[in-house]
Amino acid sequence: MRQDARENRERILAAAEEVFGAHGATGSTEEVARRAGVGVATVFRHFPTKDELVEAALVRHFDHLAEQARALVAGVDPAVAWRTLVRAMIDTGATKPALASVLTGGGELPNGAVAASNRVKAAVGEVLRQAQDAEAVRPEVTVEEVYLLIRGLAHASATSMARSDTLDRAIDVVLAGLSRSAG
Amino acid sequence: MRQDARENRERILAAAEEVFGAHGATGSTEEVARRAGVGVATVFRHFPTKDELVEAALVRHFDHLAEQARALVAGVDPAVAWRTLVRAMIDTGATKPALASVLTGGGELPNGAVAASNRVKAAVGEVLRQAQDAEAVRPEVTVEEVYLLIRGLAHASATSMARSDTLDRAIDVVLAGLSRSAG
Amino acid sequence: MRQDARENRERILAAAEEVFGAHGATGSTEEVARRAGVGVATVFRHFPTKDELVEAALVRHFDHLAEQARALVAGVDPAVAWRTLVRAMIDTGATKPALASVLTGGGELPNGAVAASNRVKAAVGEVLRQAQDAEAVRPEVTVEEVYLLIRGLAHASATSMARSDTLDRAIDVVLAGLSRSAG
Amino acid sequence: MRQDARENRERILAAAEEVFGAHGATGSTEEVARRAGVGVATVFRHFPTKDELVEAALVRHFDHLAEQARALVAGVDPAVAWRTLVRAMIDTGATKPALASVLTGGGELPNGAVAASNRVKAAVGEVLRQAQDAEAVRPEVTVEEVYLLIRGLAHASATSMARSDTLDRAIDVVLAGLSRSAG
DNA sequence: TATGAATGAGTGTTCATTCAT
DNA sequence: GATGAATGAACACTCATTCAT
Repeated sequence: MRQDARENRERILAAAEEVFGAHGATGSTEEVARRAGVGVATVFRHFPTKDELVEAALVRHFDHLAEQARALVAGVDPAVAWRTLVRAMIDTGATKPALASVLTGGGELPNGAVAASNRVKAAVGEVLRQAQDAEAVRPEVTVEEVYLLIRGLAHASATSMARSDTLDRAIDVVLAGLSRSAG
Repeated sequence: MRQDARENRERILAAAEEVFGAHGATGSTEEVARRAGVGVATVFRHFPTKDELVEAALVRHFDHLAEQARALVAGVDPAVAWRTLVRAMIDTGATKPALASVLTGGGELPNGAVAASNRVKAAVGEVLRQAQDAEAVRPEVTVEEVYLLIRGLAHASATSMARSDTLDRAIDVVLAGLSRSAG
Repeated sequence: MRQDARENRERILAAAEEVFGAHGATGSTEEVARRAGVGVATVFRHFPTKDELVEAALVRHFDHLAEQARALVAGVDPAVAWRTLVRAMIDTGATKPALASVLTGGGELPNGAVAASNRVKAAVGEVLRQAQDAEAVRPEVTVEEVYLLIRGLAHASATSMARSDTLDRAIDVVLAGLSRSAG
Repeated sequence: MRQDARENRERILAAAEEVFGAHGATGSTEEVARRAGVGVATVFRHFPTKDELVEAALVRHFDHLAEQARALVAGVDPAVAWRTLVRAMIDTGATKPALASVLTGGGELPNGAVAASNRVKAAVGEVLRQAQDAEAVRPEVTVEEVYLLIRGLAHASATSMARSDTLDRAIDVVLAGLSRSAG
């Protein structure tokens, strides 16, 4: 039975990521339940509150991102890894337009999500440091602003109907701004 | 009573900008009414649909931005004007986290808001062109990507609790990426 | 100014007959005002309550019917007059599907309308008596049941999508049932 | 809980028949809920739309009528069955003045109700045919006009405060008009 | 006096959350 | 432990009626 529960939990989270990613906090719990193939009450057994459900979906989302980043660290040439990561995060974020801003009515991310977000930030920091060591990114740049820029572009590209080459150029601007030869 | 009606319309729009700015489209019409000090029905007399109300609030918001931009065009040194505008737009947008993305979930802006948005884009384009003429911004940059970057940073800075110097540095990165000496 | 007021009253009543005739009590006072080319408040000045407005529209409707009946009395051959009247009332009523049942939620007609309705009944009685004198209708028939039958058919024909020959045959049944040779 | 739900559905339908029968489509869903002893949302769970609720109530009403008619077919002497049916339908209809015409304002019955209405018509047709075979009703009479007459009288008797003997006489007129010996 | 504007109570409908099975 | 049903508190929107001009 523990097995079933865990499977359910996963299915619910996946459904939540889809639903909240697509419709924002407007997405209904019932829709999540339907898409997960369980009853509403089951969702509430796992996540006693809608907010907690959203938070968990956020955490999951962030954890995926962090994993991506860590994979890149180990793999390729630092400069390439850097560009790849930035692109990937923006594109990934763009698929879940509303996920990132879903609970921001009150201001901050929910507690659990902050931690996960920090884990992403840390992983991004890894890639960034490698790129800086390879002199592909200016040394005084910190993860903080990079993270801000990425989140911004992800959101903007998700919520605007901008043509993809506009997004490309915007990303280039940011990469140029970060790169060694700038400023 | 034409007078009163006009005053009410203004009060309602201001309230709407606050409410939708803070809570996004989730904000309730009733909340708008309450904050404007009128009954709900009055809001609906002025804006027969919630969507129309949000659209009007967006237009108002955009018009304020356009005005700011136009004021800058006439005033100061192009390079300074440019930096000031970018900063101002991000800061202004940051106060109304959700306003700019409020209706873009399903796709595009409502018709009326598109026009207003274009007016902003045009005004920003003006400032941009001046800056390019003054060789403060690379000539191949277009308003499109600038716009995307600004929207992104405005949103990101609004939804994260980033310290203000992080935002400053992010803006510097973007400005550097746009500037003559970059890339 | 009395002139204007009277004209307005008439216009309002005509509009009310149209609106309530078409949509029943569901028709809004504002719609009546719009169709009459006056403001809502003017409607309420003339008829302080929606119910009073509907009542007045009913009275007007009934008065038209009574007039029709009286005209027939004076004009043609009693048997013909009789058939003509029955047909006319059903057809007229059919144009205003909902007028007759508009206020019957509580049961009876409003007071003022009862009087008007009785005036119709009286006029119909005239025609009926003539037809009975001409031996076209059985002598024991009273206005009461005739009136009931007419109202019923008018309503039924108005609210059903029955083909017109079905209505014709239904009327023939009633006329046959009322006629000398029956039963 | 399937049990409870079914019971609730029944209670809701019964309440709807009462409410819409008495006040027409004007009757509020909330009133139905109150009379059924459930919350509004429960009503909406069973009938996702007010129209669907009204339709279901209509169907139920029609099905009761059809059942009555079918019972008569099997039971008694055709001529008696015929008179009994006509009386019964008018009386039954009279209790729910507005039910039959509730959605016909704009045109036709909703799809589901049309089918049920046809079932009634068919059952009435059965009784009619028997009566015609027994030579108690003229052979050229069709269900269509009978139906129209019945609906008309039911409505008229419901919305007027006619004394019951007036209704009796009106019914006699109709029966006479339909009978063999007539005109 | 006639008007357009304002309003509060109500309508249909949805949704996060809780219960009975 | 999981479910479908139930619910109350919202929400968008309407309308009869009143008020300020």
